[in-house]
Amino acid sequence: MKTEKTDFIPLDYDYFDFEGRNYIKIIGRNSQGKRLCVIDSCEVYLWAILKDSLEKDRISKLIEKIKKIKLNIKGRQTKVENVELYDKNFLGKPVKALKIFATNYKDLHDIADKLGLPEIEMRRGYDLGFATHYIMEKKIIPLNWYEISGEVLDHSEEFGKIGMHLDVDMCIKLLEKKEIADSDKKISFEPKVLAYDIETDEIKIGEGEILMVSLASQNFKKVITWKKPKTFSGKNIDYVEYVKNEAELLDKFVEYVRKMSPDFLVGYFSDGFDLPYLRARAEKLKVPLTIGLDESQPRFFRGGIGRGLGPAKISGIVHIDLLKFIQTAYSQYMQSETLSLNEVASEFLNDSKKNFKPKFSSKTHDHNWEDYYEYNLHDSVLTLRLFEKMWPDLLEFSRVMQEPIFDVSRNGMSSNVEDYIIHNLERFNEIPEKRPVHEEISGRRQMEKYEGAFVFEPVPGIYENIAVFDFTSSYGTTIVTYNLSKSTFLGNKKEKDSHSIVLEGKEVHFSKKPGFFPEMLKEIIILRKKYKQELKNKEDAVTRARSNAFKLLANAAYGYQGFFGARYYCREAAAATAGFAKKMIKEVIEKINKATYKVIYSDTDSIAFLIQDKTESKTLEFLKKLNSQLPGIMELELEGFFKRGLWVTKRTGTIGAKKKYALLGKDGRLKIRGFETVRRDWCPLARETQNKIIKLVLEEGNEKRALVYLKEVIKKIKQRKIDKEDLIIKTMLQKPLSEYKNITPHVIAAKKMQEKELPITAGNLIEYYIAQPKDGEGKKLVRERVNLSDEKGEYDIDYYLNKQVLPAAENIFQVFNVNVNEIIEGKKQMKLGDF
DNA sequence: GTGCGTGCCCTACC
DNA sequence: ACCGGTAGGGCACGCAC
Repeated sequence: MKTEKTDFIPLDYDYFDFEGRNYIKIIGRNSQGKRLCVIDSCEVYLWAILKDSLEKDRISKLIEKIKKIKLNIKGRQTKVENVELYDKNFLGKPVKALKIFATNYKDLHDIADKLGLPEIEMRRGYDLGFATHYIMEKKIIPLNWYEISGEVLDHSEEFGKIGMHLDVDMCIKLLEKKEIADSDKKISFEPKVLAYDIETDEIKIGEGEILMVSLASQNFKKVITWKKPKTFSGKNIDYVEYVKNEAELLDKFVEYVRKMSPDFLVGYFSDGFDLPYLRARAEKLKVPLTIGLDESQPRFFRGGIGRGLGPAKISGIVHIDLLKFIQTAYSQYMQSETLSLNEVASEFLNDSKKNFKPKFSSKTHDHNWEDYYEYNLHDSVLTLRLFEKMWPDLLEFSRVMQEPIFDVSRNGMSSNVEDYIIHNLERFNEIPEKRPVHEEISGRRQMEKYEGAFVFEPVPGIYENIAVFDFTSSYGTTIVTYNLSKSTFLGNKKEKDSHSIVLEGKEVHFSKKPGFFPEMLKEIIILRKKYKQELKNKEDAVTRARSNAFKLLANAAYGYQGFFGARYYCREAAAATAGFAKKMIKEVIEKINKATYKVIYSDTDSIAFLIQDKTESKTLEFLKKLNSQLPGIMELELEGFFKRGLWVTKRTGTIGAKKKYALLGKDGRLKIRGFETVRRDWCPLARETQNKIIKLVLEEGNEKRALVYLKEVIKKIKQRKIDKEDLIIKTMLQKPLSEYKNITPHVIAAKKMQEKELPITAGNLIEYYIAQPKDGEGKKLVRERVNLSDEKGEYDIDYYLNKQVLPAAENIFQVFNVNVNEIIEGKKQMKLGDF
């Protein structure tokens, strides 16, 4: 037996069965850049939580009984291997629990079914998945460095000769491992990355042909294609490799992926397009897509209902669909309105290159293939650069959640919160709660909504010298401060020093004894603070990513407890979080007013107020004083001091509009919230006009120049001098077309697209404009005037004036008692009161 | 049939 | 498959005339 010692960083986890047992197969690298496969196993078990006050004798008998359980599952014989008694916690309460060992993880379900015994209260811990169970058991955490030693299997017959059939530098059976402390500081890891992108002549999966595939890696760029131009322009296209036909293209793709042998194969929407397309064409043309390290083909998992295709896994190579990760980790903080590769790349990479992808049409004969190659390659290059940019975040997400990158890159934030909890339960001696079953989920979904945040009704106007205070991680710190969670919820039973709040007319209580959920959240918030502080001293991409991961976790914890799919769902905890936070912010508003400031606005966790006769430093002192009076870990911070601020009325009536304001910072920066300016379902013309008006009004302190500007815009509209692209309205299709009850303009636009055989699915951004009806057409409804963005036609002057630009400008001028309708002719329906 | 008010659907934002 | 609050466009529908 040959043994080896090496350092090792795990990247991908998979498992297989051999002689009835489960083995984990970890693919990773060592610091020499060698690719390793590590085979290991771990104990497999589930928990049976015993009923209270069972006598010792009865427990012993029960253990003997369970030990005798034998199963015959589809001809496979298996049995309970051992049973041990432990003192554990479940939802914070001490319990006696049996640890029931089995041979194979897949049998746990069937064993649990056999445990419907009177002595057993609950069965838990058999729905985690083997990889998660393994990581919990052996603490071999993704993307951490380990010193390992094991038996070399490269020429071994063991495990069905796995060592001989796997394209790795070394395959070993793990014997010992030790974590290398602070390893990320000592050993850096630079992954081998290959980005890819395909071009096809038909967008529906597999229904057209793949025309070309591009590949991009650090020092490698390639376009494989079977489409040649008739004449060459002389442009340098030496990255292009020609093949005979589509089948050869697929062969070449496989060949290059195998040759490059990347750690990560990265695409953009590749779970939903590129990889399934490649599979469909490979099946059709009978070309095996053997890109796995064991020469297996990609495996496709089922997607959820209405959410398209599921993830696509390649054995030994981590397949990443960057779009998924961007959606969960970045999109809420991004400016981009669509998550198209070009827009996202231009935001993250400052790639200003205008990237018009040439539209392929099978009817076009003299196609400019050379341009097409270039665009195809560019998409892979962008994907590669985006991956490099996001790599620190992927790395830290994986380390913090302790789940493989393949999973964390696809999970939503609720799964991330849950993974973090699951992998930290052992410190609390906690048995994991089960995932809710179908009936529980539907029951939870039918629950009434609970009362949420407080929003202050502003008095419309323009204000000067404004300060804004924010609660840092408001809901997170509330959960920690008041110990709000499923395991600390007492219902209507009071305890000594318990936290009480009235929800829906009933008083409920939460224990004072810290629960594991708030405790974990407290650690998360403290760690976030620590890394943020470290960042202030020294900027570092990995620290930034870590800080960001903890911030996102802290922010998602509240939503998690109110989420119907959560293991640790607790509607009362979620409702109490909103309730306590609401009480707290109202108290602070009172205090600010008592200190002779004047609060003008507040929403959820922020308060804007006039500093009046006071100085900024005095206001900061006041902030300190406020903080000293806040309970627990709750904390207020200064968001900023602002020169001016604007609040407007609602469209209907004279009361102030909530969630709509604009602030001009001392540094000249504008902070605009809620206005049409920031809404993508308004046309760029209306948005830009409003933005300019807000800017002028805030900078000048009056409306005069803004009015001049507005008049110019109106003139241009009437003279049809506005570009079509400034009139496009973008609206997201939120569900399948057939489910719409109201036929709105964007539904009509989507139907038009469908008629053109463009595949329309939920999540598509529908782009359209409103066209001028011809005389006598009598098209009254907006939806009767919808044109697709590339459809020819004149724009509807009346619509863009009276339904877009003027409504966006109107209530800003109203603040200055200027009625734009009186001043500007062209608003057709003048009301009697206007004369 | 047209005009108008109201309720509800729907999206996107905080 | 993260929560609730809010604005506001637009359609559906009932009613008056």
